[in-house]
Amino acid sequence: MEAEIAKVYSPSTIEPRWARYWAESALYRPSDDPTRPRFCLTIPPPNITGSLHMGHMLEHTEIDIVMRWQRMSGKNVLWLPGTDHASIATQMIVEQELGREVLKDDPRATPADWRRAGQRRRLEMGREQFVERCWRWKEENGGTIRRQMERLGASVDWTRERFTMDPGYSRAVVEAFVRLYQEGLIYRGEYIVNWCPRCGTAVSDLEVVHEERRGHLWYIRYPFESGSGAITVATTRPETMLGDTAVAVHPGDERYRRAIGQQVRLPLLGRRIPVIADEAVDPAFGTGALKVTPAHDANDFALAERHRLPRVVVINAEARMTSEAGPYQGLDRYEAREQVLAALQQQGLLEKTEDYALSVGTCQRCKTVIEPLLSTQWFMKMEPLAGPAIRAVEEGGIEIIPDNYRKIYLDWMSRIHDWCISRQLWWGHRIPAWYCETCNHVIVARQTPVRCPQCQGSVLRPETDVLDTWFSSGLWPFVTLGWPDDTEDLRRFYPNDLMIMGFDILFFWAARMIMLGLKFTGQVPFRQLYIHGLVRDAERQKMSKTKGNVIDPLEITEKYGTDAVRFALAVSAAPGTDIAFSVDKIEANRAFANKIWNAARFILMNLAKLPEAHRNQLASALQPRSGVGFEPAWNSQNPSNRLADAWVFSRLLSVTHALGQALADFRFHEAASTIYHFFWHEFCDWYLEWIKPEITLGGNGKGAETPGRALTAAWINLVRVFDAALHLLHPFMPFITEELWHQLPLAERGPSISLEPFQLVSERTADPVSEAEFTALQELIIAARKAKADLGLQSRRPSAQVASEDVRLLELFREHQEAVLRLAGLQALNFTRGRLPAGTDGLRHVGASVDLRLLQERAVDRAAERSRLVRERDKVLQQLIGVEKQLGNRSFRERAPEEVVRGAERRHAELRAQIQKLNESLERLELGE
RNA sequence: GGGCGAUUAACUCAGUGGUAGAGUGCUAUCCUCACACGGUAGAAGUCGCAGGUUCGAAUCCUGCAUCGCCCA
Repeated sequence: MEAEIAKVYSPSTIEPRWARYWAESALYRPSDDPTRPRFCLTIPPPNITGSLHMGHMLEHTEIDIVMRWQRMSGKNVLWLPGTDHASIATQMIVEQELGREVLKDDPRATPADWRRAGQRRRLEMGREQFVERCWRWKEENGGTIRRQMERLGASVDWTRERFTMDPGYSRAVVEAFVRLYQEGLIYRGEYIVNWCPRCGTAVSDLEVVHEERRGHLWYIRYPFESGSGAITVATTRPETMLGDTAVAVHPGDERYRRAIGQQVRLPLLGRRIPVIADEAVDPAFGTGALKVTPAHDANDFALAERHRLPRVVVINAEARMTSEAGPYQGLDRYEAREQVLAALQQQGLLEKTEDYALSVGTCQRCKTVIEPLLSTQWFMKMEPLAGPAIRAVEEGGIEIIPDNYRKIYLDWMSRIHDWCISRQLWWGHRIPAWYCETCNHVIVARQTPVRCPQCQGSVLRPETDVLDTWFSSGLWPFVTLGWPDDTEDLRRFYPNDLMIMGFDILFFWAARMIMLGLKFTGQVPFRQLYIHGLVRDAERQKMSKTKGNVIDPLEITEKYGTDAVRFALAVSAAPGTDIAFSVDKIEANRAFANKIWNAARFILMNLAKLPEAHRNQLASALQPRSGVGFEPAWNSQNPSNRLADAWVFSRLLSVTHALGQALADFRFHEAASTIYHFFWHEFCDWYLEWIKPEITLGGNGKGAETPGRALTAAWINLVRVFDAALHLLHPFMPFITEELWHQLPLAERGPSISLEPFQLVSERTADPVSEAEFTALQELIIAARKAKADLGLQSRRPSAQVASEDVRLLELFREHQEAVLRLAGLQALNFTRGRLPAGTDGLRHVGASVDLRLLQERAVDRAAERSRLVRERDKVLQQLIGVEKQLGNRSFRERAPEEVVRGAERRHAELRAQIQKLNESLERLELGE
């Protein structure tokens, strides 16, 4: 029988089995019971091109902890899973795959070659075929995340899984677009946008990653038309000068007062352009004169609008120079830069070159340098939407945790810009717009229109652009529940109760969900938003493939167990802090799982030795009476166990409350350490050891169980506490707790511990008196162990003398003598009322009122004893000085609260008594007694 | 340039006005019949620096230094 329980916990043998069981039996479908309070979270949808990384694992661990805890606390929980379609990323991957097929015979082709060839191939095959190909890719590869989530035990409702391009979801996206357009919140126009020449699409401001790069500031002379002198401008992008249509200076800038209104001749092309004055020019930058390129710079564009300057497009969508660039036509933007500089140099118009650190915008997806490009795109007006979204957070409709992210959110919201939502891609939601070929009227409609409502023309050209993926993701919390239809789910589960995500998508996603949620449902999308940290490596570096410091969650999970990885993450997840993650941490928490396993092993092995009748009795005793919970059974004849039982139940109750409060506040680290400490350092180290004799059949303890007698309370209490602790631990370590719970002898059992109550212990078990008594016994035992270690008697069993003036304490010690002797490793105890005289023979003070002396036959090592005493006296003296200083201060006595003053006085007396004892001991040592 | 934050034991981090804490690591010791992925005990900190408020500051305020993140 004993051989059946392995000595070392092996997670890989049980985890896949439970993972499959949870998913296949659809355990995490919320019930239809409308009376139970609901708790709903929709997953931040991972994108279909992704696979699970440590960031996901942290996110899903935190979400799963909350979900399991809420479910066990009686809520009707829905965790709705799904994925998004990731326009750009998916299109890139499918294109690359196509290109690989095209170039399959070219062994030297690089991924960049594949992408280029793939882009060409896409254009050849046409939109319809390409999109079909994307769907096929999605069917074949889009399930990775789901399988991984199942393996990691995420308690999601797979029956409600959604994808952002499901037919129903797509219909909702069209609906949202049409409504916003009709309200004038979506418009189409020609502006400077962030253009990725590699991806061939516009991207939003957020998708541009600014990088600090070393560059140059070039000073270029623009000669005055009048023929005398020149005005010098400074630029980091000389190639754009070909598109300049003005030079601007600050109106108050004395240096250029006379230049305003004059014409200069644009070098290389010879165009005549004006010098204009505008407040926006920074006189301190460069020379204070600004070249104005309206078609290739957002600031210049706005300036040109004010002055009605022409826009000259010199760079095209492939980042090559246009015919407007004259001799430079066809060159790549960087080739053009070199040639323009060379020509300027040659003509003596390049005044100087300075080194300059500049911020370069790059494409988030492919790292290509973004080209600000004049183009016609669809935009969403953000200011009208931002107002309510700001108020929702300011007024507490949405709580953002930790609080500093609330500030960051509000700061960003208050400076919001319109959002470019159109993408020149094929995979995604096509914008529901048509253009009348006859009268150019723009038609935005839910269904394909037949004729133009303005001119009745029937030749209608559909829009080819698709929507930014984040537009559809922004509708996630309500569309996944059925919006725009008024569904049962939407009524029951919206607004979501909680959203958990990383900081990186606070603006991308959370902010937009809040705006769109308020817009379309009139309600916030979720009531709380918790922002989790970043998983970094042990040196606090970001994990990245190029650095090679990535930890693969599935690999590490196979090796150490999901529970260990989850717990390592949870115990490190302090709000507002990134996690320095390492294999060391996982190993430490694998040890914890092993500790739990072995506690269970101990219990189950001894349980197996009980007569069957006792086991049956136990099984029925383990059904908590509904609404009351576990309390200690009191039929024990052993008063010592009775105290330990009262103590552990009382502690269990405190831990249950502390755990619930920590989880309610998203202090995952605190919740995890609370249960860790209770399980290991209270339940295992003290409780199990304390009651061991009673439950070890055939052990030599006095209260050993013998067949035929009634089942002891110790057994019932032990299994009740263990059972309750497993429940508390379950949200953090779902696998091992599920496994062990199924091995407990229960008369009736539901399908899973995850559907059982979180709190099993009764509220009536709080017992501060027993806690205080048990603590006094612990202190005595620890003092005895320490004395033994100090005197090198660890492997012996000396006798000891205990003295106190407190008769009740002595009585307590006497009553629990057996446990004290056993746990402290002592032979015998004798009790003395009063104090023990100082001596050289191993006197110890336990707290303020108890003296302890080991009775030993061996002589003490005088030198060691002396240095120990001196060290201890110095330490106590330091503390005494501090307290004396405090008490000597009259203001302290006058102004500090009374209980603080009393505390200090009490402490002062204790410290003085200790010093005195220590001094006496030292004196005796000196005298050689 | 604007904003948000951090600095506490060797490491990772708790601790928000009243005696400096945890986990890991380290040291010693013990393979005692649940567990060496273990037990027992121990050492280890001018709480970044300088001022201020206060009877009292790791905690509140100001400045400085260093580091990080976000936005432009």
